[in-house]
Amino acid sequence: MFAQSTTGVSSAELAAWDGFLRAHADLVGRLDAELSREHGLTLSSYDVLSRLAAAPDRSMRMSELAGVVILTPSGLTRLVDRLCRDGLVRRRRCRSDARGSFAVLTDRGVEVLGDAHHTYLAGVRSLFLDQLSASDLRRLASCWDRVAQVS
Amino acid sequence: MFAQSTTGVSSAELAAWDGFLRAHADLVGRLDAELSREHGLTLSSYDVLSRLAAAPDRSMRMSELAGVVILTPSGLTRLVDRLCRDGLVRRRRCRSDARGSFAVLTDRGVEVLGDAHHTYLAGVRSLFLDQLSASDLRRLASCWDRVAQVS
DNA sequence: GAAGATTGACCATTCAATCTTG
DNA sequence: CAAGATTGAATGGTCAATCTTC
Repeated sequence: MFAQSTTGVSSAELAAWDGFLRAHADLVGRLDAELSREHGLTLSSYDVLSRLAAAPDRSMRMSELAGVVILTPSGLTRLVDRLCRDGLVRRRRCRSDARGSFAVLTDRGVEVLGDAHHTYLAGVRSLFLDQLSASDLRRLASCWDRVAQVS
Repeated sequence: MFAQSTTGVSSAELAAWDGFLRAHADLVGRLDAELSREHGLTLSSYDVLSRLAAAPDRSMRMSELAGVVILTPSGLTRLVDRLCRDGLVRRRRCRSDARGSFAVLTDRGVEVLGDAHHTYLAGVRSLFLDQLSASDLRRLASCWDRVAQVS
């Protein structure tokens, strides 16, 4: 993205920024295509399911889930609707706070996630991790830390 | 994204990958919001306009444009439709090949892009470039190079 | 009145099919 | 028939408004 025009960015800066955008589109595009072809899941679905799998009782409050996943609350509601329709998740009311709602991973969800997990990991590994050294990875993580906490 | 589950990724790897996804969502979200609030442009629109601005005659073939921008051909057709509707771009037929179509940046397009350019650059700089050292940027660019050319 | 969650209306994007010209 | 471009149908997401409960 974003040809270097008359002002401002050096070509080194451009390579870092532009490459970031392209690499993201490329990697996410490939992973998403593979997940969806082989398991009928999008990357967002995978994200939600894997969060639930790691949570106690395989369940999380919608609001909590919305906080960790890359989606707005309404986007999450819609996605969980679809996952419920497909039998991978179900909803449960919250005892202590009647406004609250839980999403719970079903057995079928565990199963599908288990399959998808391998595809996902293999993809992340071959497309991303395997191309980078341990030192690269440390450096990347440190960059994301700094970028994340701007005001 | 993507809680570490029972298998496969070390926490260092996770920090690099997961941070990548989150940083992207965060940065692109902010830039997009700012561009759209202040200039009525999305990041994709900005991308297309700035490519055209840098091209000879401020014009490019649709197919060529689709090749450099982060959009499918049909996505580009749709976006150029909107940009035409807004008077920032117009279409032109291709002399030598009647199948072809050009997108041309209008004077109004140049003007709007000129304004948006400052917002965009300031955003990329403050959110991303300013947080990173020259050595970080070189390293990032080198990572993107390697990641990009996997089969 | 604020927080949690959802809903209605809408938007940007994609895939597959199509049309036209080479 | 292949390449360039567009279109119809469908998807996945957002924002603003809403409903319910605290």
